[in-house]
Amino acid sequence: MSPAATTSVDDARSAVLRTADELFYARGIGGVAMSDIRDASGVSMRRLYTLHPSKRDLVAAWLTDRHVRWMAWFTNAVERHAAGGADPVLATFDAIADWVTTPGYRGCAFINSLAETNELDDAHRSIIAGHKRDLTLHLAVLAARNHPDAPPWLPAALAVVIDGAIVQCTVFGSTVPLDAARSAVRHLLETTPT
Amino acid sequence: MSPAATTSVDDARSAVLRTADELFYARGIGGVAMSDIRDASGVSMRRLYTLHPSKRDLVAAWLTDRHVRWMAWFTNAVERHAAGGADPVLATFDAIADWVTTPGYRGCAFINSLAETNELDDAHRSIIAGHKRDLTLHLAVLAARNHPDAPPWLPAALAVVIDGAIVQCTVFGSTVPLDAARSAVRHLLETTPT
DNA sequence: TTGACGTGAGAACGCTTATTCTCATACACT
DNA sequence: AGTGTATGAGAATAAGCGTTCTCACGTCAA
Repeated sequence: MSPAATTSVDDARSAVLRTADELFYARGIGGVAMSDIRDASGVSMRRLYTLHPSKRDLVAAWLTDRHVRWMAWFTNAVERHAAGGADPVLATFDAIADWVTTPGYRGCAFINSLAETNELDDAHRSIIAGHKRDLTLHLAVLAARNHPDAPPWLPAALAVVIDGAIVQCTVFGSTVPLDAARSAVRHLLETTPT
Repeated sequence: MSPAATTSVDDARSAVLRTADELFYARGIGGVAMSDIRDASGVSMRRLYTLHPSKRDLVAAWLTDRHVRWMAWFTNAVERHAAGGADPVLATFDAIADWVTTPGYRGCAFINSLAETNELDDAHRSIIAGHKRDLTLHLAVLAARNHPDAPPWLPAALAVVIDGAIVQCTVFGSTVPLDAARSAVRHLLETTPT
């Protein structure tokens, strides 16, 4: 019953997603052709379209996959930076610092994709909003756990500051905006009810 | 010596820039064809390419033009909101609030364009960085004038917060992030040396 | 072995687009 | 009026791309 495939469906699926992540992130959605994904992943056109019936579907699958992987990486990196007893809320900036200094860093894939998404791509738009919603939720958990008496606007403000730092570090190719953001948040936490 | 033109060169130039602004902002660079600009501006293909020898040139001209117009609008809006005696630094958030609630708001054209710009478009990249640099500079002037003893990281932090709010208001289609950002900055200004 | 079928490789199709080219026309100057 | 030149309108060109199709091949069941 199982089809005779030179590579298994799961292998092909993960190869496509891995390639999509590399190419879409590095060049943007519009800068990558389906044939590029075929060439870089080794998955044939036929199977590519069997797995993802359109480029739009592939992009949606990529965004969904990247969301879970990025959130896993982020929560893990924050925990690691907070392991020595540092404030986990401030540790988020250390995690982001690791990211923006990575070679090939090109900003937030979700923000970038939103810029390429026109009003018709509701599926993409909701995945992107879901990513930012989940990030804000995670920040709210960190804040509630470590600064239970902080003002109610703190999580949303943290999300704003983090996104702004991600964007500005991309624009300027520098960590100066991130350092300023961290200083501001440290000041915020120090002058706020704990 | 002057050529026989049905419309003057200046009229054509400004019609092209106005149309480019409408279309590029609404649909993104990749979503607009040169023929779309011809159709919407009424400027012929020949003249379009005489004014701007390539789409890349047109995009650069658009970004440059939008930069001066946006900065003029922003400084003016901040002054207007600060006219009643409000803190000009906080008034920047009122100006941004006016903007993000405008129908057709689609985020920051420069951030969006950067997402569509690959590593080869150095001209675009430097215009975009120049825009953010000038914005940060203006914020630094506002801060120095009204909060001379504020910490040195304040202008960069303000720029981060403003960009983050612009992005998040785009993602969520809501002003909640902007309100949280304003609250955070108000708190910052109140707990910082003036 | 045979036949049915799923697959890979990549060509083909149809469409979009950046850019250039053609040609008829209208104005400037004599 | 006549001529040259710049222009507008839009067709032509050439390339890229999303998607589908062809065809030869290898695999599995009988």
